[in-house]
Amino acid sequence: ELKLHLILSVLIKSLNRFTKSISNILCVNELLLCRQVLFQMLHRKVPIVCFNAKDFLRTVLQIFGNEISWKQVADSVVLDPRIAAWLINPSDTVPSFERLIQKYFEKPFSMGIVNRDTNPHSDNIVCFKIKIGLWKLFCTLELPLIKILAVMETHKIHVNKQELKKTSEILGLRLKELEQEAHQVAGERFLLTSSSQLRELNKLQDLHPLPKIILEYRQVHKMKSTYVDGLRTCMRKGFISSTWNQTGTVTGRLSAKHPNIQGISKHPVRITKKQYIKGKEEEIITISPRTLFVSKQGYTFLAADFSHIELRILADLSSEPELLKLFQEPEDTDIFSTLASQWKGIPSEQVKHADREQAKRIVYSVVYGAGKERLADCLGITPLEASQFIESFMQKYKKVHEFTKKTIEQCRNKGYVVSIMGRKRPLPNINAQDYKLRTQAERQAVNFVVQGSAADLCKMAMVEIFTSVVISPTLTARLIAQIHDELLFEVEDSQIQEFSGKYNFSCKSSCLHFYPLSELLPDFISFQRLWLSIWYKFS
DNA sequence: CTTATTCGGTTTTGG
DNA sequence: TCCAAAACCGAA
Repeated sequence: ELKLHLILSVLIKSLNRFTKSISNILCVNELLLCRQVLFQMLHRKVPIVCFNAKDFLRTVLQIFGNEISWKQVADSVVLDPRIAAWLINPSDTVPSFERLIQKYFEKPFSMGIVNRDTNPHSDNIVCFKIKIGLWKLFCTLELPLIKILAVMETHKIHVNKQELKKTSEILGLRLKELEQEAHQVAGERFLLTSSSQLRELNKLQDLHPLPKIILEYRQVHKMKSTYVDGLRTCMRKGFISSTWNQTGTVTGRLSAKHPNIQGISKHPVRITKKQYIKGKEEEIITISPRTLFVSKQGYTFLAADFSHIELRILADLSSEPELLKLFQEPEDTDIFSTLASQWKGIPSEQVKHADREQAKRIVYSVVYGAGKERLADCLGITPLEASQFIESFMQKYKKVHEFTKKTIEQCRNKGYVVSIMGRKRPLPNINAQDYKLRTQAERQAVNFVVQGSAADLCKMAMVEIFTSVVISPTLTARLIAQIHDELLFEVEDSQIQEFSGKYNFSCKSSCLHFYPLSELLPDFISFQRLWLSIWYKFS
């Protein structure tokens, strides 16, 4: 109550016409009043300007969750100056409201005296600083996202508590076994988690059993500490819900913590569970962290993800014919698998997941300017062979190289780079004397244009689909998480068909009634084509 | 001397 | 001397 009161009083101060009528009765019954005010604000869609608006909305939902539906909150209008400041420069994080004011006000600012007579437009100062390009990004993407994240944070994901405890014990057992095994093989006791000690062992990599044991130890240890025990510490009464950070990255992507749901391992790990009681009995079990999350009774998890989004964007931005041709192929062909089969000279049916993953890493590495040493490390080949590969890549995709050169050149001139939706990243080091700093800035520039644009499109998809669910009178599907190019929903079993149908419909038509893209982008046709093509692949 | 904080290094994710 | 996140651990 106190927290809500504090938030509300700050809020009320920023809503001039509310102030006079409400200040007199504030002491009578806080909660009733709060509720009434909130109902009114949400109902009338009063624009709410609030630092950390997401936290405010989440608090509202947590306290009045029974009376205010998540769809109502999703329909509210909120503005957050912190996000505005982040759009102006994503690199400098604004730690507090006071610091934000200090940064964007000429005069020093003392907290507690928010006098509207002396600073009638104080709330809008930062907003005014956002010039036309960023303003639209702000309104069409970032502001709707505040509500989406607030709603996401108030939804609880059920985890299988018993399974969690069981796997924790199994993993703990396996770790002990591996530790003993390692000590035995090494002939001395040491810490398997110590990196400095491991570097010593690195030299002995070719001497048989140790590396294998250590690698497995690390894998199992990571699994236990982060995905199993880590998850348990995040749990509240059998549920978890991540905290989302909208301003935590420089590229425009989202990040999550407690737990970091974006970093939970996809791939299962296989461990042998030894049962000493019965003698030699052995049992191989697989543990995949993502199956520890369970949907509610009568609900199903549905996920949709883009395919090759960054590569598509790169193809579009560079207009590289060879790359564009790759995407004309039938839908079900996997680009990286194809590349892997070409690279390794094996039939595409025999390409394993690891091969595909490696091909992916190689392509992105080369595109974003990896050196021959790095690539050689990645592939396990000599630097000479690696440089030859880079050369042939550049030869085959000439326009990609042109694109990177052009991007760096523009960055040198302007001091910043821009994504497809106008998101900016200033890179002051682009003209630095220091070679290391300068080349780093160059790679960051190229990477930002592509990764930032991908983030833009992923956010567009998120807003579009979420909004279509909110508008629907029947659908109750909840957005659970965003893993960069993937959206995870929890859908009522009886609505799976409806949801999927509406979803496909929305995919194909959304670009037609979307915001005035033509004003945002110099090359609208190109963008529309990209947007359509990506929507098509988003299934 | 003990405790808290920060900083690499390594792992996972995503492209 | 590909990019950008978070978690964990050990050392400073």
